[in-house]
Amino acid sequence: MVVRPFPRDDAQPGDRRSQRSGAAQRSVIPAPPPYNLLRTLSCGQAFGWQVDGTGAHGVFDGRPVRLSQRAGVVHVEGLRGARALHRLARYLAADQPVGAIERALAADRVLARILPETSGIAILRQDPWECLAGCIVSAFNNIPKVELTLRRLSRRFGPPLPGGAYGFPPAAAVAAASERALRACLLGYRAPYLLAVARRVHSGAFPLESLAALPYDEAKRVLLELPGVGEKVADCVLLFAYGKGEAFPVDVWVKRAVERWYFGGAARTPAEIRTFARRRFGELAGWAQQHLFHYIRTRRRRDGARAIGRRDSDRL
DNA sequence: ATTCAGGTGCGAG
DNA sequence: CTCGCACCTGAA
Repeated sequence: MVVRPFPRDDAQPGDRRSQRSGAAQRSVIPAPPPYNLLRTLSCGQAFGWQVDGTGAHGVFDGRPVRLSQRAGVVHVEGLRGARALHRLARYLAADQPVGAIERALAADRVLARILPETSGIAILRQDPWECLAGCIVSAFNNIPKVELTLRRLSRRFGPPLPGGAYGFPPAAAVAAASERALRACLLGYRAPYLLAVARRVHSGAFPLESLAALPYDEAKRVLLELPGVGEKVADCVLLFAYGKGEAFPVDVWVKRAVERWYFGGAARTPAEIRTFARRRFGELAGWAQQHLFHYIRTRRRRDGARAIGRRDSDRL
């Protein structure tokens, strides 16, 4: 599975050209409410989707695709074949019982307040290698630079695709690269990490596929053996690629959110927060994390100029 | 200029 | 085992 951004063409969504050219390849994926495509793609679990007002575009399965959501379905343009469409449907996780999950989460007072603003987030089913690589790059980094780095990696080591885009480089391609070439993609000190991980994955010494069958704790222990993979990255991969719902990735944002809204603003270590989340949310911890993360990162825009206030700890 | 950004690996107590 | 610290790099 390959998801990378591609240069936007000048056809606006809904104009005649895009409709004409896309008509033969247009298809739909069932997506019952409250599934929210754009929220799911832009809430931070996947890099490489460019979201605009009406949809999102990226690369999937080696093809530039455009996605948009209408009543109960996701429209897909640019994908050929039933199998490819099936893979995309699985990736987008529109079949996930999002409504039931959110009803369960709403038993939590904090989430009950947040959910009206964040409803519809599904946990994608990403390709393990691509997810792992992206998460390693994202460590102690900022989103724009992460995306720039992943774009450079694709351009330099990924397969060229029709339309001038590039697919995400397979582990083999990264494994064959030099650390110097990787650093040129702005990886910085993460370059040796990614290189070592790519080599272990490509050589078969680290069988990514086998993690799927392991329970959360065991799979995590295995992932933590990889260089550049700590608690947070491991949880991200377990959640976003393997669907392990117990995973609760604790980054600075989620740490702030939990401290503020569950501990009255008192400091807690990431380990304490993980323990708390797992006890409180169980197998739905991952979804809870996404709602907290998405809410604390976007509320500034929705609430206007005034940022997060002190009284939040009381009110939420 | 200084600080921050979706952490991790290290060495020291 | 917990704690403190350095770390590529670009943008504000």
